[in-house]
Amino acid sequence: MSPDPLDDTRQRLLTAAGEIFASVGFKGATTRDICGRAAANGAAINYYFRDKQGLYQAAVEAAHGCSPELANPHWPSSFTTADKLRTYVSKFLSQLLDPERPAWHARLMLREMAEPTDACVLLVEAYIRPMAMTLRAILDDSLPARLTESQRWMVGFSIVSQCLFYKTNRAVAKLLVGSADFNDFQVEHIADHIARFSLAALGLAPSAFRDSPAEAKR
Amino acid sequence: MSPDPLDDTRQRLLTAAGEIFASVGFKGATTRDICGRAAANGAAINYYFRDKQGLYQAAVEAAHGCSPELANPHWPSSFTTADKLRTYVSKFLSQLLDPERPAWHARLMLREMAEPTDACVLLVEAYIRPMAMTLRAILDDSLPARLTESQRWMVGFSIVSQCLFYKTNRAVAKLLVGSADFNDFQVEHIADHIARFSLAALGLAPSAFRDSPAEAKR
DNA sequence: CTTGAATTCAAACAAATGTTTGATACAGTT
DNA sequence: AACTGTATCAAACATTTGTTTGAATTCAAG
Repeated sequence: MSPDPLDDTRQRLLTAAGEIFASVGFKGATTRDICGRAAANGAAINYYFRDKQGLYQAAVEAAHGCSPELANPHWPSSFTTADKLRTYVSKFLSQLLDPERPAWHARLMLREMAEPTDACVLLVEAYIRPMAMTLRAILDDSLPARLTESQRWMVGFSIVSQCLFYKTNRAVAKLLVGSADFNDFQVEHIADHIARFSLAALGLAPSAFRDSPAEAKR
Repeated sequence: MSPDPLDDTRQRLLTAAGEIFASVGFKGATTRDICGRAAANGAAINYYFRDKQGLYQAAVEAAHGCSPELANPHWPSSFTTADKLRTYVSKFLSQLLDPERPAWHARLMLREMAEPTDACVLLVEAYIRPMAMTLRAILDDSLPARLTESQRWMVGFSIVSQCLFYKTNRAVAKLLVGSADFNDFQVEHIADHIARFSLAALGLAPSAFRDSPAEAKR
């Protein structure tokens, strides 16, 4: 069987495929590149995973199970809704942007989310929904009862979308802002802004984007 | 030369390429598909645009100049900041999601934004920055003077990111919400939510996501 | 040692894909 | 009519790419 399960050919293929699929997409990746990086023979893919598509599917499946802290976190009992939201945003953003990380986990997932294949349903159920449910739980603590289910989802989307932006559109953001000012866009600063913006939107904190909290007209 | 400039081979190639690149990406598109849809000979691409890459670049360039209303709009003089922001969000979202439209313009741009090639810089300057500047102008009317340039950009990003989400992650959103409730996610409803959420964040309207506007603690 | 299954390998294969070629038709100009 | 540059075309070309093949190699069990 496999001498060292960590250095198994099959395993090497999975991680190599994950990295390459994540960076150039399914069509962009060639089986030769993947086998090259995995130091495996060209036939290995078909031996272990039927075909390239099977390898992709397996790579996506292997990519999750890597953020237990966002799937079911345990907050200090002293935490307010605002505290929970702040740490949620911070954790989520770190996971997306932290340069040190296998990184391809998140990238592969984002790719699959933007252009779904068959593997998408699986990924949503196994990985995304748990994270979404914790956010929903945080929000439902403070959202008024009159809101519909759809409206609650929209609130959640408003928050995660702000985070996703800095991952998916990082290049555009940098071009717009300019490389100089873009130094201000560190994870902590971004997280801080998103939390502030969202908490004000939810009415859980006064808006930090007005001079006098009193007046509200033009 | 060209008998009918609207039915020019070169022009047919451009729109065919735009549609196909937009839907399957650069690597996913084959020159034969493109020439097939354009009813052009296989050599036409190389004749008019040197190579496939040249065609892509030309297609991206041809994709902009299609939203003058967001680049330099003229508001009724009665419009408040809130009014402007509401219509900006609505217009922007319509342009992204409206199913009837050449559509590939926006799709091709989003693709280029998410995975930038050489054409990205060009696209940002010609197409995105003008739209970004109108948003910045709207916001700067109400943002306090103490905010830095970077912070102002972040506020803008917080707003557009919410819109972009429903384009790029539509599939995931639908899976999460469920096909039934997803009927509520019409353009107008989404625009309405995003405007409400953002205006509250900016302190330009009371939050619609709290019961009593008085208390602010847990 | 032998057997037999699991794994690895070099080589080859067929299909797809971007590009080139050389011929042909067509327009306008001299 | 002869010439010229543009445009279109069918065919072929050279690579790339996913996959298959059949022979080696490994290795544990009998």
